[in-house]
This record gives sequence, C-alpha cells and structure tokens, in this order.
Amino acid sequence: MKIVKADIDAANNDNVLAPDGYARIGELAKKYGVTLRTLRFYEDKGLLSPHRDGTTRLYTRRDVARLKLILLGRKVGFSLREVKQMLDLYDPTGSNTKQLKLTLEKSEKQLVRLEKQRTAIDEAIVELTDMIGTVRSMLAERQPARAASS
Amino acid sequence: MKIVKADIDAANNDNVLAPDGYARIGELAKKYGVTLRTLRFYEDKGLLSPHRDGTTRLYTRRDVARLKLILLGRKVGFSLREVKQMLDLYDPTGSNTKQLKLTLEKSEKQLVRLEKQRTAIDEAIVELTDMIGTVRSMLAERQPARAASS
DNA sequence: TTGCTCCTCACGTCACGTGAGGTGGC
DNA sequence: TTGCTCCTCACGTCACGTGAGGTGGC
Repeated sequence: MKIVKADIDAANNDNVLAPDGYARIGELAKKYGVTLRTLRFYEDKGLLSPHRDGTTRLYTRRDVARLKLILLGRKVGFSLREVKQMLDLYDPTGSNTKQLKLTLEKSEKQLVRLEKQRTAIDEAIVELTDMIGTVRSMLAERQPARAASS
Repeated sequence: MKIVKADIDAANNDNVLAPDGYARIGELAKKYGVTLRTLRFYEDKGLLSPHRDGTTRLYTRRDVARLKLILLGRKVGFSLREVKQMLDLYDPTGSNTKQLKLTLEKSEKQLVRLEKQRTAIDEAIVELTDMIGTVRSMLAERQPARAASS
C-alpha cells in the first residue's frame, strides 16, 4: 500500500491551517463544531485575536491552540472569564508557574462544583422518574377503558 | 407528654399560610429558599398570581401549590415556559388528561436530556481530573527543589 | 449575474441579581 | 424617629442566537 500525501493530510486532521499557515473563520468553526458567532464572541471578549486580511479574520496556530483550551475549559464548566484569566497568564518565555498554580486551584474548585452538579442531576433523575410513574398511574386510573379498547 | 398547639404548628411545617389563609412574599421566600425577586419574576411570567392588599402581595394555598410545582419543574430542568405550559393546562373541574399527557411526554424527553447531561458531566469530571494530574506533574517538574526544601 | 463566504451592528434569550428610590405600619 | 418589610422600575449578567443589511472574489 502506498501512502500518498492525501493520506497524510487525512490522518493529520489536527491541521486546519492552509499551507500559508492561516485558517479562515468558517474552516475553524466547522473543524471545532462551533458557530461563527462563537468565534467572534470569543474575540470580542479578548480570548482570541486573529490577524486580518482586510476585514476577513485569519487564525494562526496560536489561535487554534487557544481555541482548543477555551473549548476544553468550557467543557469542564469554567466561565469564559475564568478561562481568560488562566490563558492570559501564559508567558512563552517563562516557567508559567503562576499560571499553573492558578489553573490547579481553579480546577480543584471546579471539580467540587462538578461533583455537586452530578449529585443534583442524579437527584433530578430520581425525581423525574418518580414523576413519570405518578403521571402514568394517574392516566391509567383516569382511562381504565383505554387499555382494554386499544 | 402533652401535645400543644405549638407542636402541631411545628410538625405541620407545610403551612406557610397565616390563620387568615394568606402568606406574604417574605414568608414564602424564606420557606422555599428563593428570593423575593424570584417570586416576583414568576409572577411577571404569569406563573403565579397572588392577591394584593394595596401593593403588598398575598399568596394563597393555590399559589403555594403552584410554587411547589414550579420549583420541582425547575429542579428537574424544565424551563419556566415549559412549566407554565403544563400548569396552564390544569383544570380543577376536569380529568386533566391533556395536562397529564403533555407532562408525561415532556418528562420523558427531559429524562433523556438529563441522562445526556449526566454523561457530559461525567466526561467533564474525567477530563478535569486528567487536567489536574497534568498540571500537578508540570509544577513538580518545574520546581524540583520545592519538594525537597519544604 | 449568481453563489458563497465573509463582515458589522444590534436586539433577543433565559432566569434571575442588584441597586436606586420610595412607601406603609408597628 | 428608627427599623423592618414591602413596592416598582430598570439596567446588568452569561454565552451566545438570530436577523438585517452589506461587501469581496471566483
């Protein structure tokens, strides 16, 4: 089996960037499953800062890296404000000890919140299941003929 | 042991209503762990409709019953709009079959949503735990002296 | 010329939070 | 007079959704 460039491109699906090193907003949005609005919103909030070609946004490798972290942060339940706080502490020339410590601290607190959310959802599931049972039996009482006639 | 009226009142803690059959907003809020704003907001959205004494709101047994359902609905994740839809179908003179069927239908859909939310939270917990591990080891690498000196 | 992709406002949504400024009755 | 509880605006929050109206290049 011969491996051609297309195979490599397909396997290397981490790459949204065109050969020129830039990605357009539509490409990024599709790739990461977000809307254009979301990417513009993140920019408005200072989380992303793509280059421009006229009015058109051009995203670099750095923006892509940030976007991934933003989406990870959102997934685990951080607010955009918190994500920004952590990202803004990044310094490519330093040890980033401060950033890491803040991230660790916030993450531990967030983990506690997530666990509380999980128990809340578990409770909600129990209550809703109860509710469904109650409603079903009320319907059964109110239409005893239904079961027989249908 | 003598049972006095105070004991009965304390045991009957379902009752927020004063002897006149009315409760004021502050009493209701405290009893159900919500803010005044929340109760007013529910009214604004047509979910509650307390009586008035001048400008002061007076809640009846009916409002209390509705409030309990609203809070249950919110707990299991229904929007206020959905809760209103279901409550508005209640007819004290009928069989309420329509209300029960709508509630059942909505509840089953909501149960699915809740279960999806649970798996999302479980995933988030896994990812956040991973993250914490990664950050911890990065900090350990960056400050090998810390562990020895402290 | 048509289509596609991009753009900038700017208001809407959801469930309240949070003052500001004021009233009534003990 | 002071305190407490109540009231009505009305703007703020959070993370976008959703048009409206318009542009650039194949």
